[in-house]
Amino acid sequence: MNIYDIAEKCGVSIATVSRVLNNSPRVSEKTRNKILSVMKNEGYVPNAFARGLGLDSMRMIGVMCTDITDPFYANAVGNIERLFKRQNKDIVLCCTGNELADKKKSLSYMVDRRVDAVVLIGSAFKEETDNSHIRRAAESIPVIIINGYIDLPNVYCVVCDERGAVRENVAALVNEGYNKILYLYDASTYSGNEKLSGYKEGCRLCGLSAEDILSVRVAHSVKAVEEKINELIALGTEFNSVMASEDILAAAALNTLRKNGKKIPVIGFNNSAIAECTNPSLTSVDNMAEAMCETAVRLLDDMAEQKNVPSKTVISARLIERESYKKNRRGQKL
Amino acid sequence: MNIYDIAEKCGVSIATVSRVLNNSPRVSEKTRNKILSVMKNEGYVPNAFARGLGLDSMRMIGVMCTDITDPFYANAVGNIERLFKRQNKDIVLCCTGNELADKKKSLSYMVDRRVDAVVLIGSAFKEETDNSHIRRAAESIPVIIINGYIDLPNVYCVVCDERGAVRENVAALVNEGYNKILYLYDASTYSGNEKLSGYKEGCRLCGLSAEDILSVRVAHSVKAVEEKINELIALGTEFNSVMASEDILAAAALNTLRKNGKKIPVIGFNNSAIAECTNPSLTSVDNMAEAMCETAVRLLDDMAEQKNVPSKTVISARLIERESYKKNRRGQKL
DNA sequence: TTGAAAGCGGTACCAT
DNA sequence: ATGGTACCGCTTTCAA
Repeated sequence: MNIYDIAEKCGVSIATVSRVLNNSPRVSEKTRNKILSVMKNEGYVPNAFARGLGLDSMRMIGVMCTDITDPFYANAVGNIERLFKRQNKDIVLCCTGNELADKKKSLSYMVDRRVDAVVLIGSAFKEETDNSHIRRAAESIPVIIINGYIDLPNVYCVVCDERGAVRENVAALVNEGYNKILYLYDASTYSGNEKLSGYKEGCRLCGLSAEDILSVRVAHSVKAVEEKINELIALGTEFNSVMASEDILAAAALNTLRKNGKKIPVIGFNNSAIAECTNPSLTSVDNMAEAMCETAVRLLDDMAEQKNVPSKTVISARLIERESYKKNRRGQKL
Repeated sequence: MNIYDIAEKCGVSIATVSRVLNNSPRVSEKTRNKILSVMKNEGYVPNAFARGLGLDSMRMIGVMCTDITDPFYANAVGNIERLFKRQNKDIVLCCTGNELADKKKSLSYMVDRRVDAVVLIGSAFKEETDNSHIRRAAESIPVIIINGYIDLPNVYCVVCDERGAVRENVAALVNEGYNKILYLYDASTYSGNEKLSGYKEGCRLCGLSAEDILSVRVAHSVKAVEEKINELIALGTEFNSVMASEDILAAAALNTLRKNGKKIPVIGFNNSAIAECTNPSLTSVDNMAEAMCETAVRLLDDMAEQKNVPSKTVISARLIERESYKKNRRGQKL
């Protein structure tokens, strides 16, 4: 069943059928109804490949993340999918892992597949040295990066001010007397570095001395954090509050500290489901995934309308307070 | 840059270039090398839409789940993506939510998009009454259901024996004297019903009386569980162990119980990241997502090779023991 | 081993 | 408002 069959059954040419398919106004109401009813009766659906060939688009958006089981990425993918579906666009998902070679290969596959645009989720897509694959992809289609920033033509970035968020939280803690903050992190991505910088900046701005700045890198696992915390306690290292670059690190730290009878403020990052599952529940920084995704989709809309589109959009983070730390509202200052 | 350009630059016909693209053996080594090197120099990549039109396939697999932020689904999607990528197939992801109308629409979009097959993740895709959309989809492409079972032509199901797993765990608990098990669940999907049945079967097989069978439905939220547990305690309802249909319910129950000073066995379901983040960590049933996904992909491979493919494949679950409950190894019997 | 040409199923320009 | 037709870029059959 193709456009020729429909045309024949209706006694019109394929051009007219095509016009109906594309909602052209240049068809009489009568003819249109006739064609539509025949299409319905016959269960006709236009061939997506042929249409893609003619229009050079199948309304598909490539979406890449390093790991869909990471709640932050999953949430972002879900939002993006939902927003694009409104426009009848589907997403092709690619989970790349962290190997540069795999990321490059996946990205070029996306381009070869002729998706309309590609959305990279997470700062893991900004490489230290070699972003040539992204530059190349951006030569054929727009590239959107969520929570990462690379300055290249036709690459548009939407980031959350994570550095600022961490800095503010450091200030809030210190302001309440928690002047020795243990900062746990697990990756040195763009995002990871931003948060770490925020921690250090915050400490410096609050006038803390070098020995009060305690940032510790651990593996991305509950076990690793547990061991590290126990080690710090065994060594007699002092700290009176904890911040982490990820909820799972904060959760693990929280649990280990409680097991050791220590009740001190703990702040996580990403405001994931984990934050609600710890006891006490975990105060966490919301990195505004939804807002970033909405912005990403809007950027593409604006580009389609030939509007001028900013190459970088910054969104502020927000602290979601739960039991593991509540901000003291009185006398707060930066 | 298309196949004609390449043909011209090589002084051959497009047929020969096409043969090279498709690894046909009917090309001389010399010609092949010439063409390959020109392709490489020119950075030629065949047009995916044109190819799709000719071959009636763009090597895309539709994947549907109700909610990608659910860790079980995310994990399954990740596995499926990884396995298909090995075969140079990409996945089109659709998150449908739980509305039947949306599921129907998404499924028909997938078919209209001419994906090679569609994988439905989760028993939420088995409707109580109306599975006509699945039957219709299966008339054009194979439909694989992961963790759900519908008996229809060209629909292939891979399920985990969740009912059996719950039944066995009930038996283990009762065998150790935990003869009043609170069972928490949140959905009446196929999977949800299976687990609930397993609970009831287990209780019956262990000779428990009706008043010792305590299954409680709650909303899918930490808060709902908290309230329910507190309510049960307030009412003086007795139970000496807890099982749940989802880790998040078990985690919430565990936390609430500890806050009330109750240390009793708790078993979750899905073996998700949450299980490692509670304190004590949560013993949970692994529903073998990876094994199910591998089976799903293999089914499609076998179909492509015209092998006979089972319409239902059952895989056994496995208990992952953590701190919230450890099986007593001595004297265990069903 | 290679080439010519007929599809595949649409879109869109140019006439009428 | 409608029709004729070239074209999108590849696959594949049939001849040579």
